[in-house]
Amino acid sequence: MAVTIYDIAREAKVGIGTVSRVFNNSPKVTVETRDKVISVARRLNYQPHAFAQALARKRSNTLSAIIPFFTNYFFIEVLQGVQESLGALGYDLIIHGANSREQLEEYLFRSMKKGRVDGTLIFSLPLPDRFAQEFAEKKLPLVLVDSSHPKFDSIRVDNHEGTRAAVHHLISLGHRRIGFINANLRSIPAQERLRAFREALTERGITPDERIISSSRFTENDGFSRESGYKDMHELLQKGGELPSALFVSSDIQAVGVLAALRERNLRVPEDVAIVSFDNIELSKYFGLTTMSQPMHKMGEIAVQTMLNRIEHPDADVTSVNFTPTLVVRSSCGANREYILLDSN
Amino acid sequence: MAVTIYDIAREAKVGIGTVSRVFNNSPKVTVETRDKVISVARRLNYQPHAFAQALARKRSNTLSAIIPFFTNYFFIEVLQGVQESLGALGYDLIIHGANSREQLEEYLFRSMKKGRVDGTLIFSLPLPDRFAQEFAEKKLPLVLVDSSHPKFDSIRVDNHEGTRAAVHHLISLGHRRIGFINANLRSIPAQERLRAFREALTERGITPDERIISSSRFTENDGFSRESGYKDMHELLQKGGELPSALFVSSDIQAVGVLAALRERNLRVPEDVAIVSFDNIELSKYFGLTTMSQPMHKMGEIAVQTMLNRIEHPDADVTSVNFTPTLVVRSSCGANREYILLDSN
DNA sequence: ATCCTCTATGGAAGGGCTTTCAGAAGGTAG
DNA sequence: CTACCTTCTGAAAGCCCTTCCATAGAGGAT
Repeated sequence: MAVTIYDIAREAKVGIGTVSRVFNNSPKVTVETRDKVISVARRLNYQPHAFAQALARKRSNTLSAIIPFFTNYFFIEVLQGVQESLGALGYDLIIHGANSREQLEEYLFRSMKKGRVDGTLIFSLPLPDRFAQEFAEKKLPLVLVDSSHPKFDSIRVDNHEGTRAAVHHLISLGHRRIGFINANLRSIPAQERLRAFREALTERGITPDERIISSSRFTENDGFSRESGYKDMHELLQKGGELPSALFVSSDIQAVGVLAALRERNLRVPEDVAIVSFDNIELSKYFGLTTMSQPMHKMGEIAVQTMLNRIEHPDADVTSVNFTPTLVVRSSCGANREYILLDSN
Repeated sequence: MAVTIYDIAREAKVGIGTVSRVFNNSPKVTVETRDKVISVARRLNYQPHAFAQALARKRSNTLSAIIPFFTNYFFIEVLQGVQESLGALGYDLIIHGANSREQLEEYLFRSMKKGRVDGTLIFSLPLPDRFAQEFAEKKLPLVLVDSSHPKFDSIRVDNHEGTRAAVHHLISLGHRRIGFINANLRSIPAQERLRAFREALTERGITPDERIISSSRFTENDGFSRESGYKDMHELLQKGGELPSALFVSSDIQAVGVLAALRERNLRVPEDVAIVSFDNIELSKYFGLTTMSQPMHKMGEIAVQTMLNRIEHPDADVTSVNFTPTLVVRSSCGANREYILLDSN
């Protein structure tokens, strides 16, 4: 039914090996033979069978990506970078949204299925030990994005430096009483940002006030959500006590919720409370958020590059690329009058 | 190197056929044999080779989805529905972001590669004729989401009814002078919404005023972007003339831009201008947008179901599922005081 | 005891490709 | 004219699985 290299070989009166060589651009085929094969192939409307190729080549030209939350803008933007680079190279990308630890394991397991994918990208998720061991043993290419493990390549964001820059920016604007609306501490970035936050204050001679430091109880999206920011801000306001004059918020999406909560209390941004957040997702522009920008698209590209290197050189040393977020000044911190402030309530 | 069914057969002293049957849950294997095989397989840490299975089964358990714009929230939410349903069924999803017609064709071409995927989902993109013909001829399963073609199954949104409901809602609130900020007319939904907009007014005895109807010149994302809404709103205001008292906007993301433009002109929403938009993406909640809700997640699930049916029954009649959007009343239309208005400038 | 039925099993064939290997054909040098 | 290369080519082997077919053996019926 389907047309195969055998059909072409017969029609073109050549061997199947020659047909295969033509399609693989082998140099050792004369121009005439090549032309003959190509013209027959075109006439018969031949399409190589991807799985047969993969089986014979022991290579699938497919990668999988496991992301924790499908609708998190950060992942979407990184993924876009990944897909664009990959698409151009003729690779395919399988996407797995893992909403729980079981799902993560299920998908990791599936990725290990021999031959299914040439490599796996894991986003922001801690790699369970048994899988770490298995992937390492079998030398299955694995690249971690926004996460890390000593045995595997990683693309990381320097949460420490990013947080410091944000906090120091606020300090440089004259703020001394700075609060922190953090995501859930079960997330590694949230842990790192909290530690860095305290240090950033301390090193400038400011004692962190635990009453205005809040780590989210929310578990959905590890607290990286608007609801989380909104509720946590309200709770912080509820407590009474002297308000912070500025806030560092661990993600833009939370900051959107924070803006809403502040507005409900008739507090103005940046006049009453200045805000700096983290990520620089597309959304943050709409709200005029000053934020620490992560080059998400770029991270995707680098992840692909790292992965391809790893596939080529399975025994190369483990690499780790670190991106230091850069400050994007908009209006929510009060330092940029030109930028229009969008505020949400 | 890798362990295959041959290894297992040898170790368990059975035939390869039996091993295969065990893994495919064939009933004609005695419990003892099955146990023996399973225990050996576990000991050797056996994993079936996906491509060999696909080759032998002539079935890959993989679908591809082609989406026009990776960062469009609408697609992301539908995709989430698709991936979740699929993941649970053991299917994999390959995602292709097509930013141009060439890319669309390239990806369609890739999806046709024999055996690569069991079916293809196309989102919001018109299917080029030559591909329509080829997919139909070869009976390659194809499902269109937010798009349609007489020869293929489709999951559609009733733009006509949705638009009518939106406009009639505004009319019921007393508005008579209603404008329209539309996306680029090269997009089918934009065309449908424009036609329905005019009809909805006419049927209530209102003559559409072309001066306050704007279809975007922007081509990026077919004009479904914040920038597009922002600029088009500004242009409309620039023109002078009597302002509309209400606006229908063809997507939430454009509405965000519209809000910003209005705020810059010190026009209040909903007092000076009421707004109803379309989509009900997550974002719209943050802005208090009254909008026509499309059940995106559900659409994804239905798309998967339709696809699986099509795979099972290649010759079944073409189906078309229609979703009628429902009105979600928040504050931007002025009808809901309880809902907090978030506004953007 | 004999024949038949039925079930569980082993193994070959087949799926479509890549790659290796041996050999044909053509060219060069002696 | 022979010997030896060099290139190009055809075909077999291999990738790992599913499935079909034939058969062995158990059990039932006579």
